[in-house]
Amino acid sequence: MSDALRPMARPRLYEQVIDRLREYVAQARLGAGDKLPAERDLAQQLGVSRTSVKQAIVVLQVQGLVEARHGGGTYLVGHTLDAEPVEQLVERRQRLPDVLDAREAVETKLAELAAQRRTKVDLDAISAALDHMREEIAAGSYGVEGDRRFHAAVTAAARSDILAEFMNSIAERITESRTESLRQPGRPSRSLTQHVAILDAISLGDGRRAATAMRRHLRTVAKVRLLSWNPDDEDDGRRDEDDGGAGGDARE
Amino acid sequence: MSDALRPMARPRLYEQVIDRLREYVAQARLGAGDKLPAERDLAQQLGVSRTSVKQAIVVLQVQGLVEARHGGGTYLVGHTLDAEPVEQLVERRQRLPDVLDAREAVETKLAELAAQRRTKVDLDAISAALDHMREEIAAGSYGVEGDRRFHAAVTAAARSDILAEFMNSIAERITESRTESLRQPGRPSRSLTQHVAILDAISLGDGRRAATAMRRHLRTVAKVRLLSWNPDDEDDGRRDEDDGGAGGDARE
DNA sequence: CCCGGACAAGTGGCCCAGCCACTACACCAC
DNA sequence: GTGGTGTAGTGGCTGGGCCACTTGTCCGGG
Repeated sequence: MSDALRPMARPRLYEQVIDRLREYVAQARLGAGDKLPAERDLAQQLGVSRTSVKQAIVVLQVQGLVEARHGGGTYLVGHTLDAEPVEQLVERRQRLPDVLDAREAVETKLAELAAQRRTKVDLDAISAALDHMREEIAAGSYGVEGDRRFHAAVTAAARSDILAEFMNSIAERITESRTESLRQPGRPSRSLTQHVAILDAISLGDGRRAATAMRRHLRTVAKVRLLSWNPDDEDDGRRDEDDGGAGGDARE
Repeated sequence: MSDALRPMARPRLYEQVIDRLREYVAQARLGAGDKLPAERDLAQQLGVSRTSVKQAIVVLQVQGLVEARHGGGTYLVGHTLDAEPVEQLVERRQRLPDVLDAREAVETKLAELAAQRRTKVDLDAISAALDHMREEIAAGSYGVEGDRRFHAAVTAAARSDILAEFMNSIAERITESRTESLRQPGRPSRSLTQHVAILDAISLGDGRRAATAMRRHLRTVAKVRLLSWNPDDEDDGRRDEDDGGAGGDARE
């Protein structure tokens, strides 16, 4: 095979620095939160300029492997500097309907968690979002912003970084459907009603009911969106049984 | 809400440069392979040092969005500088307990979708994974690989790129818990039994039952893991009601 | 005793000016 | 046409420097 004739690797200095840092972290038995040597020290010990060290650190930073505090040093985030495998497989597009499935999966869980973990502050925030949406609708608007705030507040109340980040990553695509959905006749007020139901369940600490209410809401939203594609479909609150989440008991 | 009191954003200069570059690429209608302005020019026009421009380019480089040829200029790889959402997800770290919540949220949905969309080929794949696990167990092994294959096969049958990518992004952390879980006495055979139940439901096209079975399975797994942390907790198959997924009707 | 301000050291953010290495391209000789 | 040469353009990397922020320490007022 002509494998030997593949393009020559032209390693950048900062890449070599990254490798060395990886090695160092492993050998030095550093763990999460541990402090890395100062940039100036690293530069001197590695025999490279501080700029190159900085470039390496910038890379590790955007990969979330390291955290640099201005004036406070650079710290390990995880127990290793190894990049996530996912990072390597890039370039793949998703079909749009996926968003709906994903949103139903994640947001019902978020509602359930929110019911279990919400604090007074969370409830106030959600309630404020509803007020905002109410005002928007009263003013003749669609209530897009209020809707966004509501879902954001619920997400915040669930206290799951990982799910919140996932929601964040599909936020843009959700926004597209949000506007389209709220443009439907009578939709804003209906969404508002459903929001209220979700808040009630969360307020009561009833995770199961919160999940159910959220699912019903999302199905409504989805249905609207589907309408503009294929006018069949029915099913709304009928088969919404419940979510399998743990019962209503609030956290400890 | 106390949203106003969240940590102040402390934007790094190179991040702002990246944003500007994104903007520029969009406005200038640049496409794949097009050449970016020279670093020196960018620095001057943006009013920042060349160092900062370089840091920005380094970031875009490791993200595979741009290619810098020593002495030959910097070129666009894709038609945009937007990072893939999954990639952004990975650029941050999450707490560990989140994984359990996330997995329950996503995998139950995957099971439901799999029941609705699975083809004969999918069922064969899942079945093969079970066979493999059975053999492993018979050979005295824990069945780790078979377990992995099973969940992978179910994920594949669900045909949701977005959820599959999400699973992929937390795959490593799942792996950690998998081994630990299967080390529990009697656990491999019990997991196998639960897998069979999941396959049955998927095979029947019963999304609801598939979701329920998957949830029960994940609760079992989670319980094991929790045991090594805090020896309280009970609840296994008791309150596992069912998932709110659509009924059993297979797609179309 | 505790709180809060002042101070100094440590450290990251950013910049400047410059040299080197490599690429691209035009030109020239064969 | 082929291949060498020269030159301008451009990225890679350096070293030094200034500024801003964080942290810890010390000290005086309450």
